[in-house]
Amino acid sequence: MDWKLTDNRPIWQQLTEQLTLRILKGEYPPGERLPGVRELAAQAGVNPNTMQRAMAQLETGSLAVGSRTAGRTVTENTAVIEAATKERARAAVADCLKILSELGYSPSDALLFVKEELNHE
Amino acid sequence: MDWKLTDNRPIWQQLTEQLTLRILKGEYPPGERLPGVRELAAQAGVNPNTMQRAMAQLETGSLAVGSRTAGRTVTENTAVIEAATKERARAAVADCLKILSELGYSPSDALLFVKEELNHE
DNA sequence: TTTATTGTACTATGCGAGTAATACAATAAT
DNA sequence: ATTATTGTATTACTCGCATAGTACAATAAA
Repeated sequence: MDWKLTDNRPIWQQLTEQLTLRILKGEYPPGERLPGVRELAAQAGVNPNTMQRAMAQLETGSLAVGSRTAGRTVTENTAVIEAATKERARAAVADCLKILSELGYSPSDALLFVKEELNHE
Repeated sequence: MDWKLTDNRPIWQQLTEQLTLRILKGEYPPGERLPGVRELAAQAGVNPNTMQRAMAQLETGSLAVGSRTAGRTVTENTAVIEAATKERARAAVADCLKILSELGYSPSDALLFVKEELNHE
C-alpha cells in the first residue's frame, strides 16, 4: 500500500488518516517502532515538516507514543486500537445514513441500497 | 434549512453541494427561478464571487440553466434530478462500504453495522 | 566520551482559497 | 429610450498550507 494524496484537503490530514489506517489494520503492529519522520516523508513524497505534523496527531489520538530520541512506537494498548476501529466504522455508516436521509430515503430504502451495492462487487 | 460551512474544504464546493441538495429535495422545484447571486451570498454570509462560482457549477451538472439577465432557473428535466439523486445515494453507500472494507469488515459485517446504526435512531 | 540518529523548532518563500470593491454587459421592466 | 436587475470579469489584499533549508536538543549506540 502506498500513499494517496488526491483530495484538496490538507495533506497532513490525509497522512494522519492513512497512518491511522495502517495501525488499525495491523500493518504497523502494536508495540512496533514506526519509521522515522524523514523516512516516511521520503516514502510519501512530502516535506518532513508535513509528515511531522501528521505523525504528531497519532499521539493526540493515543495510537502512538513518542520517546524523544528513539522514534515513535505503536501503542501496545490493543483496546485503544479496537475502539478506534469500531468508531471509524460507526462514523462511516452514520455519515452514509445521514446523506441517504437528507435525500429522502427511508431506513428500509437504505438497507436495500447497501444490499444492491454489495451485489455489484 | 440554513447554510453550514463547517469543513476545511473549499467553500464554493460546499455551497454547490448544498444548492444541489436543495434542488434534489425539491426545495427549489423544477422550473422555478433561483435567488440571485447577491441574495444567496448574503444569506450564506459569503462573498458574491464565491457564490457565483458555486452556482456556475449547477449548470455544469445540468441542474440549472442561466439566462444572462433573468437569473437562473432549476432545470425542468425531472429525469436529470432523479438521476442525480440516485447517483448521490449510490456514491454515499459505495464510500461507506469502501471504508468498512479497508478496516477489514466483510460485506455481511457491513450489513450488521447498518442495521445496528438504524436501531440507534 | 564521542557520534549518529531521532524528534523538534525556526525562518523564508510560493501558491491557492477566500474576501473585497468595483466595473462591465445584457436584457427584462418601465 | 431609459432604468434597474442580473450574471460576469477584474484587480488587489489577506491568510493558511506546503515546501525548503537549516539548526537545535536529547539520547541510544559506538
